[in-house]
Amino acid sequence: MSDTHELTDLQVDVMRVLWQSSGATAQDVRAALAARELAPTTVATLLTRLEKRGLVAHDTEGRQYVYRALVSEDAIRDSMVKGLADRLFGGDITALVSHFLEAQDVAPGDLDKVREMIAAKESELRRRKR
Amino acid sequence: MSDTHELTDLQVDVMRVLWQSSGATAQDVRAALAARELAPTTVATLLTRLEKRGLVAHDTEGRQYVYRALVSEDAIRDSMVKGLADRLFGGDITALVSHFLEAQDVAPGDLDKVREMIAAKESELRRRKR
DNA sequence: GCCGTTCGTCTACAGTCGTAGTACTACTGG
DNA sequence: CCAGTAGTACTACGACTGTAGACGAACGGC
Repeated sequence: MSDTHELTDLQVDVMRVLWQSSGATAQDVRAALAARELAPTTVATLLTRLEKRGLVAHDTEGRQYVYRALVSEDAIRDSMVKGLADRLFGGDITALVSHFLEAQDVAPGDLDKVREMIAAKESELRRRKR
Repeated sequence: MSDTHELTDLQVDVMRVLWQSSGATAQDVRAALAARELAPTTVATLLTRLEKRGLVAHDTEGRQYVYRALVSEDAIRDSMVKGLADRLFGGDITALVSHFLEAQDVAPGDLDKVREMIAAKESELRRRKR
């Protein structure tokens, strides 16, 4: 299970459009990524390639293709985060978290947020266990 | 500051050898990565390319090149983690942490560890502030 | 019914990566 | 002094990526 999906920056951006709209044409995607000023054919190529990799699929609607994501954002996040943890931290996720905390630019508010998340998660686990 | 370094799996492995030995020849690297069974020339190519990118440098010792890392492990971790956070979580690091906590396979011990790290970090910050 | 517009497919090209063979060079033992 | 060995540089090649042009098909207005 969980074959690894490593996506590039641009590929993630394309997927994000699909995740957020459940059904988008090449034009839609292009419009959403207008900041990049990609040629229409470029976007089409990207989508075709993603389809070949099994990450998206399309339905034909008239003569247009309406693409949708086949892999959830969460699944992608999971495999990419895990991939990074493996590569950089020997798979130790807590080491990754620790790295954040050591970074220069943690805002104190961030720490609070994280602490709250942990508390929530813990009580949730406890609840589920009994 | 902090130009972005994105390294592949193999490239990180090579760098790791240099980080852990401060001064290694192509053979040393090859030996350390014996699991991959790379040809000697392959390792040389990898090092040459990393050198062209400014990530490593070499000193000539006799007729051998002794490579050393020019970029610290921490710097690489930083830019790669940040890169991933940008790509997947819009740069929101707490969102990344939150993702861990939602993942299926957080061990309760992990939560404890993280909570401790946060506590330590917070008291450190408080200490530094006053 | 013809023509331009709109879409997708095919092809292409430069850049990077993993991988490695070939060629050149310089030490080292006999 | 010569040959084998060890080490680097150059070249190559298939795969994937970002980028996009050229081509062909189909639809819609006139």
